[in-house]
Amino acid sequence: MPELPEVETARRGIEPHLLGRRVTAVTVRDRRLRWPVPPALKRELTGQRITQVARRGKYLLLRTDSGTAILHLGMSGSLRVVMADTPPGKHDHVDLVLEHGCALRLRDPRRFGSLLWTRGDALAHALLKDLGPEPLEAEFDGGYLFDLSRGRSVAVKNFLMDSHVVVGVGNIYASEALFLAGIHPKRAAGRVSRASYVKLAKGVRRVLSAAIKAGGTTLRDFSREDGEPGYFSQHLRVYGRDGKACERCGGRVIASVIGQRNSYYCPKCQS
DNA sequence: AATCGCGCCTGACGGC
DNA sequence: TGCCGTCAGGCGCGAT
Repeated sequence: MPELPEVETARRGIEPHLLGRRVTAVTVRDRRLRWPVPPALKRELTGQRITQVARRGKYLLLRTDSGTAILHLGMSGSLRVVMADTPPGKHDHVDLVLEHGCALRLRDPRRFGSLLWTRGDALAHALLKDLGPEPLEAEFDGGYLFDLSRGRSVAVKNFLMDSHVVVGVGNIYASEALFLAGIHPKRAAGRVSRASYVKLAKGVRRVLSAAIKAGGTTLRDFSREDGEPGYFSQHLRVYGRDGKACERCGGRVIASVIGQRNSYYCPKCQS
């Protein structure tokens, strides 16, 4: 469930605890994440100093001089910084124990997340090398979406959620951004105008920025017990509001499954 | 090459 | 109270 804003907030939360610190031990209680946590993680990360806490899409990258831990929170993953001797809970699968007695603790009840290790350039890793641009960087704009979508028959909502197109736009924020842009989520991506894509790119930026801001002001202290995942309580205009009044026109917000995902939109405002 | 649909997993929730 | 079915959800991957 964490979308990009939640991952970015997690990154900012853990960074001060990790940066420059040495990993003194890696405790893997359950390696059965989306892919098994590789033995190389413990073997090669132990003893290394964390030189950077970066993010690419929804992946967190813990860089060291010898390699990078690639972390994805999946749907239910969360991170907390705890005292290393804090008893682990049922779903606390991995600890990265840090010098000075703290540990970065990964909890993931549904185990959709992943924790991998790579020696080389993490951005060249198979999971990262073909990712689309970051939605909050300049490369991502209406013209980019327009050009890439020509000839594509896939629904624009699925197009927007394709991490090869742009990273970090999940189900909730896709619905919200399409509403802001006035685009019907089922419209073929190749049949959306340039002007609409300009609005869509702005909409994506707006909802993601607002969520990051909300995360920053929610005062989540990653060294305590409240590192739980969850969407920030930003105002959602259509998501989950099926049957309720559209805030723009007063009509009814609709829910409909698109590409196996529930989607929410106002049929009057979005075409 | 583009698109579709599956499966992973468990907590929450609704119905009986 | 408890049991059971359903849903949610990111995303890589195999099939078409």
